[in-house]
Amino acid sequence: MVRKSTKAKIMDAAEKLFAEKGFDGTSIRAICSTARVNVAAVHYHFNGKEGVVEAIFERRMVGLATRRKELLDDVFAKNELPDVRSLIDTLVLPLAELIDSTGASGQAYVGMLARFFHERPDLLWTAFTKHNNENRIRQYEGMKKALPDIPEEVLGRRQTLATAAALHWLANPVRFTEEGPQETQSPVAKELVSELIDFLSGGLSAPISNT
Amino acid sequence: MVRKSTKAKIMDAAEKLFAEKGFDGTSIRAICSTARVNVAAVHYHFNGKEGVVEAIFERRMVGLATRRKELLDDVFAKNELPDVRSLIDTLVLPLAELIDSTGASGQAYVGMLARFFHERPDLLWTAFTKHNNENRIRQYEGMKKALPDIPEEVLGRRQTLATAAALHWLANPVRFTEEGPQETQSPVAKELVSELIDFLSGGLSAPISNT
DNA sequence: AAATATGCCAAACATATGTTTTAATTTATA
DNA sequence: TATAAATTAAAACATATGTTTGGCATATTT
Repeated sequence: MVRKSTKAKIMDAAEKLFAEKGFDGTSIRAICSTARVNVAAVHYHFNGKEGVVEAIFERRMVGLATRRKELLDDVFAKNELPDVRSLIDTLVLPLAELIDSTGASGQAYVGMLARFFHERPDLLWTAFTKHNNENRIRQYEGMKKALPDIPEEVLGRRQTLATAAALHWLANPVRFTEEGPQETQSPVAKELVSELIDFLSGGLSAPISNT
Repeated sequence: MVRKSTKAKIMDAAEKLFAEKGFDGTSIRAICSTARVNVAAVHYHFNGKEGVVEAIFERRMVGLATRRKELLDDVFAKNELPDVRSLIDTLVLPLAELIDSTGASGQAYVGMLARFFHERPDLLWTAFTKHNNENRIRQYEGMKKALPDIPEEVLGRRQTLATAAALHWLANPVRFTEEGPQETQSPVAKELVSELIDFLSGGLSAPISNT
Protein backbone atom coordinates (compact mmCIF):
# COMPACT_ATOMS: atom_id res chain seq x y z
CA MET A 1 0.00 0.00 0.00
CA VAL A 2 1.15 3.50 -0.81
CA ARG A 3 2.38 5.60 2.09
CA LYS A 4 -0.46 7.81 3.22
CA SER A 5 0.05 11.53 3.39
CA THR A 6 -0.11 13.23 6.76
CA LYS A 7 -3.36 14.88 5.70
CA ALA A 8 -4.96 11.55 4.83
CA LYS A 9 -3.64 9.96 8.01
CA ILE A 10 -5.26 12.68 10.08
CA MET A 11 -8.57 12.46 8.23
CA ASP A 12 -8.75 8.68 8.55
CA ALA A 13 -7.95 8.73 12.23
CA ALA A 14 -10.36 11.59 12.89
CA GLU A 15 -13.18 9.93 10.96
CA LYS A 16 -12.81 6.84 13.10
CA LEU A 17 -12.59 8.71 16.39
CA PHE A 18 -15.43 11.10 15.58
CA ALA A 19 -17.68 8.12 14.87
CA GLU A 20 -16.68 6.43 18.12
CA LYS A 21 -16.48 9.33 20.52
CA GLY A 22 -18.10 12.28 18.81
CA PHE A 23 -16.74 15.74 18.18
CA ASP A 24 -16.28 16.88 21.77
CA GLY A 25 -15.10 13.46 22.86
CA THR A 26 -12.23 13.53 20.39
CA SER A 27 -9.23 15.71 21.17
CA ILE A 28 -6.76 16.92 18.59
CA ARG A 29 -4.11 15.07 20.51
CA ALA A 30 -6.05 11.81 20.30
CA ILE A 31 -6.39 12.25 16.56
CA CYS A 32 -2.67 12.89 16.14
CA SER A 33 -1.75 10.04 18.40
CA THR A 34 -3.94 7.62 16.44
CA ALA A 35 -2.61 8.97 13.16
CA ARG A 36 1.00 8.83 14.45
CA VAL A 37 1.50 12.42 13.53
CA ASN A 38 2.72 15.52 15.32
CA VAL A 39 0.18 17.64 17.25
CA ALA A 40 0.90 20.74 15.23
CA ALA A 41 -0.03 19.01 11.99
CA VAL A 42 -3.76 19.51 12.51
CA HIS A 43 -3.38 23.25 12.68
CA TYR A 44 -0.89 23.32 9.86
CA HIS A 45 -3.06 21.35 7.42
CA PHE A 46 -6.60 22.04 8.60
CA ASN A 47 -6.48 25.08 10.81
CA GLY A 48 -8.14 23.31 13.73
CA LYS A 49 -10.57 20.53 14.52
CA GLU A 50 -13.52 21.94 12.61
CA GLY A 51 -11.34 22.17 9.53
CA VAL A 52 -10.72 18.43 9.75
CA VAL A 53 -14.45 17.85 9.88
CA GLU A 54 -15.04 20.00 6.81
CA ALA A 55 -12.33 18.16 4.90
CA ILE A 56 -13.78 14.77 5.82
CA PHE A 57 -17.24 15.84 4.68
CA GLU A 58 -15.80 17.23 1.48
CA ARG A 59 -13.93 14.01 0.74
CA ARG A 60 -17.02 11.80 0.81
CA MET A 61 -19.98 14.00 -0.01
CA VAL A 62 -18.99 14.63 -3.60
CA GLY A 63 -19.18 10.97 -4.52
CA LEU A 64 -22.30 10.38 -2.50
CA ALA A 65 -24.12 13.30 -4.09
CA THR A 66 -23.15 12.14 -7.57
CA ARG A 67 -24.40 8.65 -6.93
CA ARG A 68 -27.60 9.99 -5.45
CA LYS A 69 -28.16 12.18 -8.49
CA GLU A 70 -27.80 9.10 -10.73
CA LEU A 71 -30.45 7.26 -8.75
CA LEU A 72 -32.78 10.26 -8.82
CA ASP A 73 -32.29 10.56 -12.57
CA ASP A 74 -33.31 6.93 -12.90
CA VAL A 75 -36.41 7.48 -10.81
CA PHE A 76 -37.55 10.39 -12.93
CA ALA A 77 -36.39 8.92 -16.26
CA LYS A 78 -39.38 6.63 -16.53
CA ASN A 79 -42.15 9.02 -17.24
CA GLU A 80 -44.32 7.53 -14.54
CA LEU A 81 -45.28 8.48 -11.06
CA PRO A 82 -42.17 7.99 -8.92
CA ASP A 83 -42.62 5.34 -6.28
CA VAL A 84 -41.80 5.92 -2.63
CA ARG A 85 -39.46 3.01 -2.26
CA SER A 86 -37.23 4.15 -5.10
CA LEU A 87 -37.10 7.61 -3.59
CA ILE A 88 -35.98 6.16 -0.27
CA ASP A 89 -33.41 4.15 -2.19
CA THR A 90 -31.78 7.37 -3.36
CA LEU A 91 -31.15 8.22 0.28
CA VAL A 92 -30.10 4.86 1.63
CA LEU A 93 -28.33 3.05 -1.20
CA PRO A 94 -25.43 5.47 -1.73
CA LEU A 95 -24.56 5.18 1.95
CA ALA A 96 -24.94 1.41 1.97
CA GLU A 97 -22.79 1.13 -1.14
CA LEU A 98 -20.13 3.32 0.44
CA ILE A 99 -20.00 1.02 3.44
CA ASP A 100 -19.81 -1.99 1.15
CA SER A 101 -17.02 -0.63 -0.98
CA THR A 102 -14.81 1.06 1.59
CA GLY A 103 -15.43 -1.12 4.64
CA ALA A 104 -14.40 0.27 7.99
CA SER A 105 -13.69 3.73 6.68
CA GLY A 106 -17.11 4.16 5.10
CA GLN A 107 -18.72 2.70 8.19
CA ALA A 108 -16.87 5.26 10.27
CA TYR A 109 -17.98 8.05 7.98
CA VAL A 110 -21.64 7.09 8.32
CA GLY A 111 -21.21 6.80 12.07
CA MET A 112 -19.75 10.27 12.06
CA LEU A 113 -22.69 11.58 10.04
CA ALA A 114 -25.15 10.10 12.52
CA ARG A 115 -23.39 11.63 15.49
CA PHE A 116 -22.94 15.05 13.91
CA PHE A 117 -26.62 15.09 13.01
CA HIS A 118 -27.19 15.65 16.73
CA GLU A 119 -23.93 17.07 17.97
CA ARG A 120 -22.94 19.52 15.26
CA PRO A 121 -25.92 20.08 12.96
CA ASP A 122 -24.29 23.37 11.95
CA LEU A 123 -21.24 21.71 10.43
CA LEU A 124 -23.29 18.94 8.86
CA TRP A 125 -25.82 21.35 7.46
CA THR A 126 -23.19 23.53 5.80
CA ALA A 127 -21.65 20.60 3.99
CA PHE A 128 -24.98 18.97 3.21
CA THR A 129 -26.46 22.10 1.70
CA LYS A 130 -23.41 22.66 -0.44
CA HIS A 131 -23.40 19.18 -1.96
CA ASN A 132 -26.83 17.73 -1.55
CA ASN A 133 -29.48 20.42 -1.52
CA GLU A 134 -30.45 19.82 -5.13
CA ASN A 135 -30.93 16.11 -4.45
CA ARG A 136 -32.94 16.72 -1.32
CA ILE A 137 -35.29 18.99 -3.22
CA ARG A 138 -35.71 16.52 -6.07
CA GLN A 139 -36.48 13.75 -3.61
CA TYR A 140 -39.00 16.02 -1.94
CA GLU A 141 -40.69 16.89 -5.23
CA GLY A 142 -40.87 13.20 -6.08
CA MET A 143 -42.48 12.44 -2.77
CA LYS A 144 -45.09 15.12 -3.31
CA LYS A 145 -46.05 13.49 -6.60
CA ALA A 146 -46.00 9.97 -5.21
CA LEU A 147 -48.03 10.90 -2.14
CA PRO A 148 -50.44 13.64 -3.16
CA ASP A 149 -52.69 12.96 -0.17
CA ILE A 150 -50.06 13.87 2.42
CA PRO A 151 -49.84 17.62 3.13
CA GLU A 152 -46.53 19.11 2.04
CA GLU A 153 -45.65 20.31 5.54
CA VAL A 154 -46.08 16.80 6.90
CA LEU A 155 -44.09 15.35 4.05
CA GLY A 156 -41.19 17.70 4.76
CA ARG A 157 -41.05 16.60 8.35
CA ARG A 158 -41.33 12.94 7.38
CA GLN A 159 -38.40 13.37 5.01
CA THR A 160 -36.22 14.76 7.77
CA LEU A 161 -37.37 12.06 10.16
CA ALA A 162 -36.56 9.39 7.59
CA THR A 163 -33.11 10.84 7.04
CA ALA A 164 -32.39 10.82 10.75
CA ALA A 165 -33.65 7.26 11.16
CA ALA A 166 -31.65 6.04 8.19
CA LEU A 167 -28.43 7.51 9.47
CA HIS A 168 -29.05 6.16 12.93
CA TRP A 169 -29.71 2.68 11.65
CA LEU A 170 -26.83 2.49 9.19
CA ALA A 171 -24.47 3.82 11.82
CA ASN A 172 -25.84 1.81 14.68
CA PRO A 173 -27.43 -1.46 13.62
CA VAL A 174 -28.20 -2.32 17.22
CA ARG A 175 -31.22 -3.92 18.79
CA PHE A 176 -32.18 -3.61 22.43
CA THR A 177 -33.01 -6.92 24.08
CA GLU A 178 -33.08 -8.46 27.51
CA GLU A 179 -29.38 -9.16 27.27
CA GLY A 180 -28.51 -5.57 26.47
CA PRO A 181 -27.75 -3.90 23.17
CA GLN A 182 -27.15 -6.52 20.47
CA GLU A 183 -24.84 -5.54 17.67
CA THR A 184 -25.79 -6.86 14.29
CA GLN A 185 -23.30 -7.37 11.49
CA SER A 186 -21.12 -4.56 10.41
CA PRO A 187 -20.78 -3.55 7.64
CA VAL A 188 -24.52 -3.60 7.39
CA ALA A 189 -25.82 -6.62 5.52
CA LYS A 190 -28.01 -6.27 2.46
CA GLU A 191 -31.07 -7.68 4.24
CA LEU A 192 -30.80 -5.06 6.93
CA VAL A 193 -30.66 -2.29 4.37
CA SER A 194 -33.75 -3.73 2.77
CA GLU A 195 -35.46 -3.84 6.17
CA LEU A 196 -34.60 -0.22 6.75
CA ILE A 197 -36.07 0.79 3.42
CA ASP A 198 -39.25 -1.16 4.20
CA PHE A 199 -39.61 0.69 7.48
CA LEU A 200 -38.99 4.13 6.01
CA SER A 201 -41.31 3.52 3.06
CA GLY A 202 -44.05 2.51 5.45
CA GLY A 203 -43.50 5.61 7.55
CA LEU A 204 -43.31 7.97 4.59
CA SER A 205 -46.53 6.76 3.05
CA ALA A 206 -48.49 6.16 6.25
CA PRO A 207 -52.05 7.51 6.18
CA ILE A 208 -52.84 10.57 8.28
CA SER A 209 -54.93 9.76 11.30
CA ASN A 210 -57.67 12.15 12.26
CA THR A 211 -57.60 11.76 16.04
CA MET B 1 -41.33 29.27 44.57
CA VAL B 2 -39.55 27.18 47.16
CA ARG B 3 -35.79 27.45 47.30
CA LYS B 4 -34.30 24.58 45.35
CA SER B 5 -31.81 22.32 47.04
CA THR B 6 -28.26 22.25 45.73
CA LYS B 7 -28.85 18.74 44.46
CA ALA B 8 -31.91 19.81 42.48
CA LYS B 9 -30.15 22.89 41.17
CA ILE B 10 -27.33 20.74 39.84
CA MET B 11 -29.67 18.23 38.25
CA ASP B 12 -31.76 20.92 36.53
CA ALA B 13 -28.73 22.71 35.17
CA ALA B 14 -27.10 19.48 34.05
CA GLU B 15 -30.27 18.23 32.34
CA LYS B 16 -30.42 21.43 30.33
CA LEU B 17 -26.73 21.45 29.42
CA PHE B 18 -26.61 17.75 28.58
CA ALA B 19 -29.50 18.26 26.17
CA GLU B 20 -27.81 21.24 24.56
CA LYS B 21 -24.18 20.19 24.46
CA GLY B 22 -24.10 16.49 25.25
CA PHE B 23 -22.15 14.62 27.89
CA ASP B 24 -18.64 15.42 26.75
CA GLY B 25 -19.57 18.95 25.80
CA THR B 26 -20.71 19.72 29.33
CA SER B 27 -18.06 20.30 31.97
CA ILE B 28 -18.69 19.97 35.66
CA ARG B 29 -17.71 23.58 35.97
CA ALA B 30 -20.30 24.64 33.41
CA ILE B 31 -22.96 22.74 35.33
CA CYS B 32 -21.99 24.37 38.60
CA SER B 33 -21.75 27.78 37.06
CA THR B 34 -25.24 27.47 35.55
CA ALA B 35 -26.58 26.10 38.81
CA ARG B 36 -24.80 28.85 40.80
CA VAL B 37 -23.21 26.27 43.01
CA ASN B 38 -19.68 25.46 44.10
CA VAL B 39 -17.57 23.16 41.90
CA ALA B 40 -17.06 20.67 44.68
CA ALA B 41 -20.80 20.13 45.08
CA VAL B 42 -21.01 17.72 42.16
CA HIS B 43 -18.52 15.35 43.72
CA TYR B 44 -20.01 15.79 47.16
CA HIS B 45 -23.58 14.95 46.10
CA PHE B 46 -23.14 12.75 43.05
CA ASN B 47 -19.59 11.49 43.05
CA GLY B 48 -18.85 12.80 39.58
CA LYS B 49 -20.53 13.62 36.28
CA GLU B 50 -21.86 10.13 35.60
CA GLY B 51 -23.50 10.16 39.00
CA VAL B 52 -25.44 13.25 37.99
CA VAL B 53 -26.63 11.46 34.87
CA GLU B 54 -27.80 8.47 36.87
CA ALA B 55 -29.68 10.69 39.28
CA ILE B 56 -31.40 12.57 36.44
CA PHE B 57 -32.48 9.31 34.82
CA GLU B 58 -33.71 8.01 38.13
CA ARG B 59 -35.74 11.15 38.79
CA ARG B 60 -37.78 10.90 35.60
CA MET B 61 -37.82 7.26 34.59
CA VAL B 62 -39.92 6.10 37.52
CA GLY B 63 -42.87 8.26 36.53
CA LEU B 64 -42.46 7.53 32.85
CA ALA B 65 -42.37 3.78 33.40
CA THR B 66 -45.46 3.91 35.60
CA ARG B 67 -47.39 5.88 33.01
CA ARG B 68 -46.28 3.55 30.28
CA LYS B 69 -47.40 0.56 32.29
CA GLU B 70 -50.84 2.13 32.66
CA LEU B 71 -51.12 2.58 28.91
CA LEU B 72 -49.95 -0.97 28.27
CA ASP B 73 -52.50 -2.26 30.79
CA ASP B 74 -55.19 -0.40 28.86
CA VAL B 75 -54.06 -1.89 25.57
CA PHE B 76 -54.21 -5.42 26.92
CA ALA B 77 -57.36 -4.90 29.05
CA LYS B 78 -59.68 -5.11 26.09
CA ASN B 79 -59.46 -8.72 25.22
CA GLU B 80 -58.87 -7.99 21.58
CA LEU B 81 -55.90 -8.00 19.33
CA PRO B 82 -53.75 -5.01 20.37
CA ASP B 83 -53.44 -2.43 17.63
CA VAL B 84 -50.12 -1.04 16.50
CA ARG B 85 -51.00 2.59 17.00
CA SER B 86 -51.91 2.08 20.65
CA LEU B 87 -48.66 0.24 21.20
CA ILE B 88 -46.73 3.14 19.74
CA ASP B 89 -48.74 5.42 22.00
CA THR B 90 -47.30 3.68 25.03
CA LEU B 91 -43.86 4.76 23.86
CA VAL B 92 -44.59 8.29 22.72
CA LEU B 93 -47.40 9.61 24.92
CA PRO B 94 -45.60 9.42 28.27
CA LEU B 95 -42.77 11.49 26.86
CA ALA B 96 -45.12 13.96 25.19
CA GLU B 97 -47.09 14.31 28.41
CA LEU B 98 -43.94 14.92 30.37
CA ILE B 99 -43.00 17.74 28.01
CA ASP B 100 -46.52 19.15 28.29
CA SER B 101 -46.62 19.08 32.05
CA THR B 102 -43.08 20.12 32.95
CA GLY B 103 -42.24 22.41 30.04
CA ALA B 104 -38.60 23.29 29.51
CA SER B 105 -37.35 20.76 32.03
CA GLY B 106 -39.16 17.84 30.43
CA GLN B 107 -38.07 19.03 27.01
CA ALA B 108 -34.50 19.10 28.23
CA TYR B 109 -34.83 15.60 29.64
CA VAL B 110 -36.06 14.21 26.33
CA GLY B 111 -33.29 16.06 24.55
CA MET B 112 -30.84 14.46 26.90
CA LEU B 113 -32.30 11.01 26.23
CA ALA B 114 -31.94 11.51 22.50
CA ARG B 115 -28.32 12.59 22.80
CA PHE B 116 -27.34 9.84 25.23
CA PHE B 117 -28.92 7.27 22.94
CA HIS B 118 -25.91 7.88 20.69
CA GLU B 119 -23.29 9.28 23.01
CA ARG B 120 -23.64 7.15 26.12
CA PRO B 121 -25.78 4.12 25.32
CA ASP B 122 -24.16 2.40 28.29
CA LEU B 123 -25.56 4.84 30.83
CA LEU B 124 -28.92 5.00 29.11
CA TRP B 125 -29.17 1.27 28.82
CA THR B 126 -28.47 0.68 32.50
CA ALA B 127 -31.22 3.03 33.58
CA PHE B 128 -33.61 1.90 30.88
CA THR B 129 -33.26 -1.77 31.72
CA LYS B 130 -33.80 -1.11 35.39
CA HIS B 131 -37.03 0.80 34.93
CA ASN B 132 -38.45 -0.06 31.57
CA ASN B 133 -37.47 -3.54 30.52
CA GLU B 134 -40.81 -5.04 31.52
CA ASN B 135 -42.65 -2.43 29.45
CA ARG B 136 -40.42 -2.92 26.44
CA ILE B 137 -41.09 -6.64 26.53
CA ARG B 138 -44.84 -6.18 26.84
CA GLN B 139 -44.83 -3.78 23.91
CA TYR B 140 -42.83 -6.29 21.92
CA GLU B 141 -45.23 -9.12 22.74
CA GLY B 142 -48.13 -6.90 21.71
CA MET B 143 -46.48 -6.12 18.43
CA LYS B 144 -45.95 -9.79 17.71
CA LYS B 145 -49.67 -10.39 18.15
CA ALA B 146 -50.69 -7.34 16.16
CA LEU B 147 -48.32 -8.11 13.30
CA PRO B 148 -48.07 -11.89 13.03
CA ASP B 149 -46.76 -11.66 9.46
CA ILE B 150 -43.60 -9.79 10.39
CA PRO B 151 -40.75 -12.06 11.54
CA GLU B 152 -39.82 -11.55 15.19
CA GLU B 153 -36.25 -10.59 14.41
CA VAL B 154 -37.42 -7.86 12.08
CA LEU B 155 -39.96 -6.67 14.61
CA GLY B 156 -37.31 -6.34 17.28
CA ARG B 157 -35.19 -4.18 15.04
CA ARG B 158 -38.18 -2.09 14.03
CA GLN B 159 -39.00 -1.52 17.67
CA THR B 160 -35.51 -0.18 18.36
CA LEU B 161 -35.61 1.91 15.21
CA ALA B 162 -38.96 3.38 16.24
CA THR B 163 -37.64 4.21 19.69
CA ALA B 164 -34.66 6.01 18.23
CA ALA B 165 -36.79 7.92 15.77
CA ALA B 166 -39.29 8.91 18.44
CA LEU B 167 -36.60 10.26 20.73
CA HIS B 168 -34.96 12.11 17.89
CA TRP B 169 -38.20 13.72 16.82
CA LEU B 170 -39.45 14.70 20.26
CA ALA B 171 -36.06 16.11 21.11
CA ASN B 172 -35.45 17.76 17.79
CA PRO B 173 -38.61 18.78 15.96
CA VAL B 174 -36.58 20.26 13.14
CA ARG B 175 -37.09 20.17 9.42
CA PHE B 176 -34.36 20.69 6.87
CA THR B 177 -35.28 23.15 4.14
CA GLU B 178 -33.58 25.45 1.67
CA GLU B 179 -33.31 28.10 4.33
CA GLY B 180 -31.53 25.79 6.76
CA PRO B 181 -32.85 23.84 9.72
CA GLN B 182 -36.35 25.07 10.64
CA GLU B 183 -37.32 24.75 14.27
CA THR B 184 -40.92 23.88 14.86
CA GLN B 185 -42.74 24.71 18.05
CA SER B 186 -41.32 23.64 21.31
CA PRO B 187 -42.72 22.14 23.45
CA VAL B 188 -43.89 19.80 20.74
CA ALA B 189 -47.46 20.48 19.68
CA LYS B 190 -50.12 17.80 19.78
CA GLU B 191 -50.36 17.63 15.99
CA LEU B 192 -46.67 16.89 15.71
CA VAL B 193 -46.94 14.07 18.21
CA SER B 194 -49.78 12.65 16.18
CA GLU B 195 -47.69 12.95 13.02
CA LEU B 196 -44.87 11.09 14.69
CA ILE B 197 -47.17 8.28 15.73
CA ASP B 198 -48.52 8.04 12.18
CA PHE B 199 -45.01 7.70 10.82
CA LEU B 200 -43.93 5.09 13.34
CA SER B 201 -47.11 3.04 12.94
CA GLY B 202 -46.58 3.01 9.20
CA GLY B 203 -43.00 1.89 9.63
CA LEU B 204 -43.78 -0.76 12.22
CA SER B 205 -46.49 -2.39 10.15
CA ALA B 206 -44.89 -1.97 6.72
CA PRO B 207 -45.02 -5.08 4.56
CA ILE B 208 -41.80 -6.97 3.93
CA SER B 209 -40.49 -6.51 0.43
CA ASN B 210 -39.03 -9.50 -1.33
CA THR B 211 -36.37 -7.80 -3.42
C1' DA C 1 -25.75 24.41 75.57
C1' DA C 2 -22.53 21.31 73.83
C1' DA C 3 -21.44 17.97 70.59
C1' DT C 4 -22.00 16.06 66.24
C1' DA C 5 -23.19 15.66 61.59
C1' DT C 6 -24.19 17.72 57.33
C1' DG C 7 -23.73 20.79 53.73
C1' DC C 8 -21.07 24.49 51.60
C1' DC C 9 -17.15 27.20 49.95
C1' DA C 10 -12.53 28.88 48.46
C1' DA C 11 -8.41 27.40 47.17
C1' DA C 12 -4.99 24.28 45.43
C1' DC C 13 -3.25 20.56 42.54
C1' DA C 14 -2.49 17.56 38.66
C1' DT C 15 -3.66 16.62 34.22
C1' DA C 16 -5.72 17.43 29.60
C1' DT C 17 -6.21 20.25 25.76
C1' DG C 18 -5.76 23.94 22.17
C1' DT C 19 -2.56 26.78 20.12
C1' DT C 20 1.71 28.99 18.76
C1' DT C 21 6.65 29.45 18.15
C1' DT C 22 11.00 28.04 16.54
C1' DA C 23 14.04 25.06 14.49
C1' DA C 24 15.05 20.96 11.85
C1' DT C 25 14.11 18.26 7.94
C1' DT C 26 12.43 16.99 3.67
C1' DT C 27 10.91 18.08 -0.96
C1' DA C 28 10.69 20.79 -4.97
C1' DT C 29 12.72 24.20 -8.06
C1' DA C 30 16.10 27.23 -10.41
C1' DT D 1 24.14 21.75 -6.67
C1' DA D 2 22.29 25.65 -4.43
C1' DT D 3 18.24 27.82 -2.99
C1' DA D 4 13.63 28.32 -1.72
C1' DA D 5 9.44 26.32 -0.25
C1' DA D 6 6.85 23.02 2.11
C1' DT D 7 6.43 19.91 5.74
C1' DT D 8 7.44 17.88 10.16
C1' DA D 9 8.99 17.88 14.96
C1' DA D 10 9.80 19.39 19.73
C1' DA D 11 8.88 22.43 23.03
C1' DA D 12 6.51 26.02 25.41
C1' DC D 13 2.44 28.55 26.83
C1' DA D 14 -2.10 29.59 28.40
C1' DT D 15 -6.34 27.88 29.52
C1' DA D 16 -9.82 24.31 30.72
C1' DT D 17 -11.10 20.59 33.46
C1' DG D 18 -11.49 16.95 37.13
C1' DT D 19 -10.59 16.18 41.70
C1' DT D 20 -9.30 16.78 46.51
C1' DT D 21 -8.39 19.28 50.79
C1' DG D 22 -9.29 21.85 54.90
C1' DG D 23 -11.95 25.12 57.05
C1' DC D 24 -16.43 27.37 57.89
C1' DA D 25 -21.34 27.71 58.61
C1' DT D 26 -25.60 25.68 59.48
C1' DA D 27 -28.58 22.30 61.10
C1' DT D 28 -29.43 18.22 64.05
C1' DT D 29 -28.94 15.58 68.02
C1' DT D 30 -27.71 14.67 72.79
